[in-house]
Amino acid sequence: MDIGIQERLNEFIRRKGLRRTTQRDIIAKAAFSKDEHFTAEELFERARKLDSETSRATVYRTLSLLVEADLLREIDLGDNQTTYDPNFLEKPSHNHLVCIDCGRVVEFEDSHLDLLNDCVTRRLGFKPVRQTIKIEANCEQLRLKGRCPNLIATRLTGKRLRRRR
Amino acid sequence: MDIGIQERLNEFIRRKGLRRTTQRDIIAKAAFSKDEHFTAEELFERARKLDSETSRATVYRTLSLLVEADLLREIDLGDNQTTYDPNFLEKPSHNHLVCIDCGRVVEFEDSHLDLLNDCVTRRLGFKPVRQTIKIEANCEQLRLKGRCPNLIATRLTGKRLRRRR
DNA sequence: GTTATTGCAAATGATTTGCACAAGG
DNA sequence: CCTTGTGCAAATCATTTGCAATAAC
Repeated sequence: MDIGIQERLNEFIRRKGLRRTTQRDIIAKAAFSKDEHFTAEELFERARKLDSETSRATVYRTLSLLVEADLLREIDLGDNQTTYDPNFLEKPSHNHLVCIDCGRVVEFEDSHLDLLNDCVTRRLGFKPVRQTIKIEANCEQLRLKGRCPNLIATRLTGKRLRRRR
Repeated sequence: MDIGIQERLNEFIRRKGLRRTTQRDIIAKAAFSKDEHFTAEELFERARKLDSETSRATVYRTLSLLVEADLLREIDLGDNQTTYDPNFLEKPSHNHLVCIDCGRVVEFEDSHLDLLNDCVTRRLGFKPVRQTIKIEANCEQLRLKGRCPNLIATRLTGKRLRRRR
């Protein structure tokens, strides 16, 4: 886990007049133990490995806290549950491409895109706060070779596959 | 309602070997009676005015059909229910700006943005299928004048306010 | 006549909440 | 201590589904 997460969380907790607790530390640790996206349920399972007493309710409550502290970001992958992205501290303005073929999620950054978005927003009379781009796409390699492997593995993070109902 | 919706729906239904029914006609009519975004529940209410027998289940089932037929598009406005957008036929690649202050939704189009997104996608080795941009922003007028009126009313559609739980 | 469709009520699944007990400062 | 945090189970809320009755073709 990035040095600083725990500090930032503590600072946020202090500022809000809340209390630092074992559970919050454990859940934060679990959340930032990998750079993969996760759901509340997945985090619950990870946290349970660190402390088998952990309750789902506390995981949900701590997730809200982490989002409010801007340490975690909620993203919508099109399945019907909230996915959490722990990589915004490292890449503050990245976006997501979802492979329609296998559900794999690719994170990407593009400053031109950010800039253009900013311009459009201002032109409409608003002050940009946050932009979310989700691109759904087919894998070209799949089309050409009949497979959708991890061709761009080095650029891949957030390896979650989309779950269908 | 745009002339052509009903035709497109019928064509889609025929092609899939389904049946044209009174309920589907009514629900489609209700869905495209305005250019505003709506939720399943709101559509249910509209449809009930046309036929008080209409059931929620049929509304949900017909919504899936309309989305599959690409007549309607699902969008995520950050409340926890699916919002449906009937304006993609007219503006096939528009995006959404959500005012953080009042929840108002502004639709906008920008070909530069589309083009850039396409480039990024191809660079990553994918074939673009659909892109979704959601911009969250503050109203400049609100900041300057203390109010967030419908300043850009002519560009406004989808007038739904965000509902909080 | 078959088979798809509908309405209803019950089921589902993610997330939230009430409450009694435990822990932080 | 006094208040906030936690675990548990029950409650919520949007959406889906099973089923018997009904309507397309």
